[in-house]
Amino acid sequence: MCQNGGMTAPTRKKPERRTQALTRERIVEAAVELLDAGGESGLTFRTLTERLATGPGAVYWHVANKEDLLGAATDAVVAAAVAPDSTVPAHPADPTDPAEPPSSPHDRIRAVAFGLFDAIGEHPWLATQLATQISRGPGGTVAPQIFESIGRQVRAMGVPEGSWFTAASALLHYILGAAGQNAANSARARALGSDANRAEFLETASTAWAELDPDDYPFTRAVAGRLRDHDDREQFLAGVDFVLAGIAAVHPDVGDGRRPHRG
Amino acid sequence: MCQNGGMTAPTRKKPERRTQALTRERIVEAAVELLDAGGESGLTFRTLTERLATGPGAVYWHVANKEDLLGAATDAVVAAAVAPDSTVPAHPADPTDPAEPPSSPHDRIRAVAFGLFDAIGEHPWLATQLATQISRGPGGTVAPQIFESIGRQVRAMGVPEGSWFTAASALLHYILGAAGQNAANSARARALGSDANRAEFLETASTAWAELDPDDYPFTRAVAGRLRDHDDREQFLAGVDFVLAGIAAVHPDVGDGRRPHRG
DNA sequence: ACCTGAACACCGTTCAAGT
DNA sequence: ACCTGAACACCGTTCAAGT
Repeated sequence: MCQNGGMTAPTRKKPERRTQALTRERIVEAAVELLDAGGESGLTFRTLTERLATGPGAVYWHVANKEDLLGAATDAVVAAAVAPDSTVPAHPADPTDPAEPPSSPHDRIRAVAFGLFDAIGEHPWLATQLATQISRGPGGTVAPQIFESIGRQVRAMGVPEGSWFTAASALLHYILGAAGQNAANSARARALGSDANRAEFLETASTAWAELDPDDYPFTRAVAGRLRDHDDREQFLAGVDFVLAGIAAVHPDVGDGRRPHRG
Repeated sequence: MCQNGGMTAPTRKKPERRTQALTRERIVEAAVELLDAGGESGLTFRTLTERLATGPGAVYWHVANKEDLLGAATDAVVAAAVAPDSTVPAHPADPTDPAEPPSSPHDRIRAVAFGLFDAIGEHPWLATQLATQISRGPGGTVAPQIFESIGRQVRAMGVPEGSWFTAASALLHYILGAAGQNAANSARARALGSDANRAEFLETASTAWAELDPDDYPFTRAVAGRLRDHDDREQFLAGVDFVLAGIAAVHPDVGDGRRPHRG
């Protein structure tokens, strides 16, 4: 009812004068928070300087421009996601193998994949930013970071050296494509709030597919039901396993390392 | 030397009053041209209205806002790319099988994949836009369009119905991820002009990878040479074949349809 | 119904000036 | 060396007014 509570709180309208010195790290940290809270449009130099209690010139002393800032934010989040000790995800990667730490190269690739998958789920703006940053070319560090953590496992799998680049690239591309697309659902699920609303969202999407033109979209209509029932993480893992099985099929020395598949 | 040539040309500084009526199609067409010419930042309401010889209000009569306009541009380009008769690409999909029209489901999936791959190569802004549009959710038509053209071939491959959704999703995700990442190189290659410059660009990127920290990036350094030598389309095709082979490995009824692989 | 174009709020970025 | 904050050019969008 009353807009400002009658509490005896101190009368600070703006956050009181910043005590910490401004550093690039603090700026990037604030940028990530703003991106998480408000998406890409939630980060402007106005919102950023307000949160940091400073002016634009101060920020420009530490970062070159907004592109640089977005790149640094992406780098920071990706680094945390693919860091070795973060690849044991909070929720277990798959239900068939709940608690034990990943041990085989296949499992570690799955862990890296889920690390990125979850990072994009938690920071939906990452999906677009990864595409942008990676398409920026060899200057950036984000592509090598991901590539390295995948590639080490490709090597450990026993893929012949002549195919390292091809196999690691294929895995990287699948992971980025799938995780990016799933950022969709995560973002919307969160925007909609509860898990119940998420189910309702999938219901809506599924219905939309089911109502497509029967002549133009027979296949999409036929799988509309699956869209409603599917589990994002399970689908994602199945795709990773397709690529891994494909690598094994092309390179017979590589054990296929597949999980027991039902059916 | 002289800024405006001494020709007897008519004194039209601005393109003379538009003769065609303004339609949504013409607006989208102009938007695509501006995006192709100048990338994402090349399309503004100022550049657009200048090219169309009109004002912003006129454009807003036909499109809801910039997001709507970008979505329509993406839709138009994707529709052209996955149209059935455009899936016989201008340059042959792969050297081992040059001229004959695609006939097997595997070949048609490869054709759809190359259709998108080439579209992103020709319209690099598509990479980011596809991520954005697809993450917009079930409202859009771009995801169903691609999904449908892939899914029909998945069905034709003999994948059991219970796995249609999983298999088509995996293919879609790989294709979007790989094509998106490759937009990078295409955009830069074009920015750099000639093919000679493209080779030079790959040389630079390869060198950058080779100079990464040996402790942090041993794998990436090891494959730096491959980055220089690799062929984008060949890599892309190898990844599609990994996914197809993986699908075949998981579903034994499906013929693997693989090309002869050397090695 | 379709178009015009001035006006508005907001954005990223700069820079002379301070400490 | 680091920060301030007014100012600038430009952006997407609106809307009263025209035809």
